[in-house]
Amino acid sequence: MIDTQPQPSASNRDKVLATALELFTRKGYFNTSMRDITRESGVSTGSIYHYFRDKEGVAAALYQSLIERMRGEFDAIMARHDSAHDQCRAVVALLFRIAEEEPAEMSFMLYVKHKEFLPEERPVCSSEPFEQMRTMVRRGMERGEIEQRDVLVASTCLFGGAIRLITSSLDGIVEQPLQHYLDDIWKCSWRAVAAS
Amino acid sequence: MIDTQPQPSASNRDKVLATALELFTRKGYFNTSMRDITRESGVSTGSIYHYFRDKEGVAAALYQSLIERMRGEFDAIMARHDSAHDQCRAVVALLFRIAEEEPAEMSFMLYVKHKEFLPEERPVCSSEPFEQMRTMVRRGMERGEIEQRDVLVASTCLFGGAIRLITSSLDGIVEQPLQHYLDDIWKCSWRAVAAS
DNA sequence: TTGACTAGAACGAGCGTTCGATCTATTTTG
DNA sequence: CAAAATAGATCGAACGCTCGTTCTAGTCAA
Repeated sequence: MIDTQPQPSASNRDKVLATALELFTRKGYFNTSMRDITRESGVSTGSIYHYFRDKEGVAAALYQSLIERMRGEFDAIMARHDSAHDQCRAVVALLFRIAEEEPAEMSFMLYVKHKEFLPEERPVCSSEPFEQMRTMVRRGMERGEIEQRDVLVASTCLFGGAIRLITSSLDGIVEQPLQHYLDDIWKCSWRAVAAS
Repeated sequence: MIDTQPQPSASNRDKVLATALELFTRKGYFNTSMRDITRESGVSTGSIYHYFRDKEGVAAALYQSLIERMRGEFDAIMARHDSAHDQCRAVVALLFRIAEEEPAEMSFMLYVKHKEFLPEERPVCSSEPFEQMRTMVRRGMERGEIEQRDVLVASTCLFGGAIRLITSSLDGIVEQPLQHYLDDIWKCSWRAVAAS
């Protein structure tokens, strides 16, 4: 009987989350007031505080749901592909796609300084999705696909270019859609770490 | 007769800038109040507003001086080395050194979301120092050192790994001092873009 | 004496949050 | 089964506090 609906009356709660995501990424967390969220979402102050402890609680819920979503996507990628090469490439392709289709989500996940308003949270790059990326690289080394070296260095080199291109794109300094660069940047990135 | 001192009575002005840099990077711009700066710097509110138009003005002065400093350092590097390889490697080494020795400076330059409190400013990655980095890469292509491709892609790949390692280090998830990784990460990064 | 500099109290605006009222749907009771 | 009770959800006015900034008065070197 439980769980027929994901949340009881999830509608308003979701409206708040969607509005907060949009405002937090567009204007920044501190430049967004609870009144802004009230106005844009059409949900009253009282209702917001019914669903969330405080403003930080809104951001935390947003952050958690995005991390969890990525965790799921990365799990699927790891199940779908065997080689580290294919897994890592799929990760980059996925990140590019999300950055194009849902820039706010990508922005909040990758680009926002969570530490400033979520002091409890660990930094993104030590979150589980980033752990998964390092795991893929570690497996690649064990399988002989990737040259042996410090896993952090290899992961950073393999994904660093792509991630920086995404943040550049979110900054609006990239002319073409990200997809356009995918093959090229993957070729570079893989060559950086591939076993000779 | 001008410029015997960089600023008239630079002492208090500099105290404010140094304190602001420390607080902005440690707690974030919005979590730092003018009272915090007053207290930590020992300079009164009136004095701060004598030197700076407003809080944003403090951040802008900080940002400008850091950008200018990098511009100078990169100019020196370009003058000192001929090959793109040596220039770019020197840039990475410099960035690592600054990140180690002056983490607050590096943090404010590379990691802080200026857009949220300096809406006039262009994003860092379209600032002059980043332009200079792309110029080095472009020259490398002309000289045949670096494989021909989109300059943005090549720059991103060449410097992306190092820059991400720096931000990881600022997040505290890197165990060794950055210098320890320099040779390794440069080897990867250069291999990613070098002409075959 | 002047003008750059310092000082810190005071101000008004805007913030995050609280609170009591009201509405709605579900459950309990006689 | 109807009525009463309960709990969940919604609302927005109001509160208290902190913030960035202003202002007036005072200091001191030239």
